Amino acid sequence: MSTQKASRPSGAKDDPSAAGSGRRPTLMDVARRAGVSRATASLVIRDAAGPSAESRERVRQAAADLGYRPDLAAQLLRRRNSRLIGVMFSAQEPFHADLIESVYAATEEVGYDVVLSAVVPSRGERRAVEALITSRCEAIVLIGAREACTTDFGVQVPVVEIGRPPNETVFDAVHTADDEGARLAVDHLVSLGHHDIVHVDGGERPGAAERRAGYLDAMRRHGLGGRARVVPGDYTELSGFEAARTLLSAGPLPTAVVAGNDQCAIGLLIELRHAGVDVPGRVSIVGYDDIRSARLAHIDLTTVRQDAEQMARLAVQAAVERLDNGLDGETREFSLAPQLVVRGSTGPTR
Amino acid sequence: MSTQKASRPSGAKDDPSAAGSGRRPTLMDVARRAGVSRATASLVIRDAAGPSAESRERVRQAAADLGYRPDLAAQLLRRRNSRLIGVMFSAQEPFHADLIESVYAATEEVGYDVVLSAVVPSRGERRAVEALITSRCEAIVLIGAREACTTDFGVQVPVVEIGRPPNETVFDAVHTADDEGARLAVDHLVSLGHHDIVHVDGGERPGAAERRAGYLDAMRRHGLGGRARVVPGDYTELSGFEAARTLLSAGPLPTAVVAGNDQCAIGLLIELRHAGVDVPGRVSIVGYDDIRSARLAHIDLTTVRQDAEQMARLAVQAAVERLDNGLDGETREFSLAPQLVVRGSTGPTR
DNA sequence: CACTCCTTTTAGATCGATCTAAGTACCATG
DNA sequence: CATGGTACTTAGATCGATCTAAAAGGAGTG
Repeated sequence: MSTQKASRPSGAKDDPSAAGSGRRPTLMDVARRAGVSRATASLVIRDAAGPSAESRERVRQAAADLGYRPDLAAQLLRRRNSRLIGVMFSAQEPFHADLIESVYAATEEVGYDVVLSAVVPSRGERRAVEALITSRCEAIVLIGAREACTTDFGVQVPVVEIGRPPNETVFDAVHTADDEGARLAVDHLVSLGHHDIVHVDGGERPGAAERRAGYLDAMRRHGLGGRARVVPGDYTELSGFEAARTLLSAGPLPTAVVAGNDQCAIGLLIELRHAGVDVPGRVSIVGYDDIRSARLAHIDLTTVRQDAEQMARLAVQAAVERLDNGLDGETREFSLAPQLVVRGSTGPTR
Repeated sequence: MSTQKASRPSGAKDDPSAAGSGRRPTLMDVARRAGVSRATASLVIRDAAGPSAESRERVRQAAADLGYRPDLAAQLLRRRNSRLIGVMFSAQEPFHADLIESVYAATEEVGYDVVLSAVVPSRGERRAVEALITSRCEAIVLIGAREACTTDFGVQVPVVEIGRPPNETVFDAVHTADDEGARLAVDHLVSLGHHDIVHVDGGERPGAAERRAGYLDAMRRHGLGGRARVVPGDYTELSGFEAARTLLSAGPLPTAVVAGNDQCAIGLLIELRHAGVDVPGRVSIVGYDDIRSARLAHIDLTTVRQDAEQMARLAVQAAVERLDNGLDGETREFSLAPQLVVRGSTGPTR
């Protein structure tokens, strides 16, 4: 199965920065080399006030010579605050990747670092959060948590949830007004002349219930309550495929579909086109999230945009403020306005 | 833009596990409560030999009562070995997500923990690796590294690369024999009667050069060297779309395409079908990686499978062995055999 | 010269765990 | 009763940083 062959010797061997001992250099080594005390060296490394220009220079030089890198464990241990924010996310979700990107940016701005903890099939939300607590994170951001797993063990740190609707969480929360988003989608389709609008929902996934409610509400308000129809699904491409097959096999096609999220919408789109259905000519499709691939030229999905950057920024801000002002006090909910992005997967009815 | 409303008070307030002080409980607290010394408590928590059954019980109980959680920073600082393996990956790559899932499993088996560090546009490979070093990781696994960024700063820990071909790395490496994989793809297509086989390559991405070489070699061996044709691309869906447009606009379509990876293949597939081209009737498509969505019912992509689980396991093993046996010694390369997975995107020529 | 004030430096305690080496009990054995 | 062994337990050093409080070195002032 696997072949294995030996080759060049290790490149990390003749490293000039290694201080002889092979041991990684500590602040003590730097201080000694610079001819100052550990305390002074520490101040210089942290860019704190105190040391003279001359000391600064010498310590900097010594640190560079030795290839010194502060030991995070030691810093964490000693510092009152770890300046770490833990982030739980699902490895397989593209929208989470977008959020993470923005979380890195947002935490950097406020002077914090990020610790990631992925949820994968073999590693549930609980394990993921425990890992974050053990890592001494000062605050935790949960992206798309499905279980309220954090309520039942003593989390002593502020928690902010991204993506879960307000009434489902006891923590600070940032989310997009998903009901409003679904309404936007329906309004858009109705304005294009559609009446037969189906919703492929997201089952139990975070936000799905709200999107469903928004869809039903909007249909009702347009006098289409009787024609509302919800096809079960989840947030995966696969469920989009399956929904497409359901629609194709059961009676006449609707003229438009509001999908639970973009991945589902993409699955729908691919499968419908594969079956020879013109999109948007025969069926219009609206997604939700505006993930990267929705923007790609020839998926070109009309979708309800969630502003990942803004969500990440607000979540980080909320966490930091709670750190500054204490855990007590009302939980806060930030509800962002969704934004309809009209692209090529929707069009007027014939 | 954002609305904010106050609501229920924080749920983390009346937590019974908080030991009054609000401070997170330490081993000292546990020991005191159990009426033993810190040392004994430590032994119990670590499941080490020594303490009597009675002590064990009392410490366990005390720890549970207090909601004690060991402080990773303190453990890391004191322990000779941190038992951490750092993993660099790209947030947006689905195949990386598959690998991470398996890396978690593999590290757990050997008693290590994982520290993730994502590469995103605002946070290059160098930053990502620096974060891992600062975190005291004993070894580093680089998934799909593009720069040899780790050679130039003094990395004193073993590094294993996943996905980069052997001649491009000075570290231990695990990869799939990509040239062989491309050959498998071509052989498969030729056996179906195809002669006009185009390759959409991956540019500078890890493994792309090998796949290209394997494609060219296989074409030559089948006497099709003169008909070989490489369309530039990268590993994204977008490049698949663009390649499709290139193919559609420039002369007669080939009868088959070997894509640089699955995402590219999926982009091709969608766009060709969108343009009314029957896949696999008119054009057959082979991908590379076998990512999750390739398996989905109606993408149903014929592809060259990389065994993510095996790759992760080998990488982790290689790292651990180097930790046990020292950094010196020949670098090792594990070259996994790729495996052709025939699904519905390829068929015989007409 | 004695005094304060300011800048710069530093010794030593500390964070919360692990690890070493020594201590205590208790029992059996010569 | 001394001796050795076994089973547990623990005090204290230690990891590598930060932080506090005090010391050291001028410089200015009456």
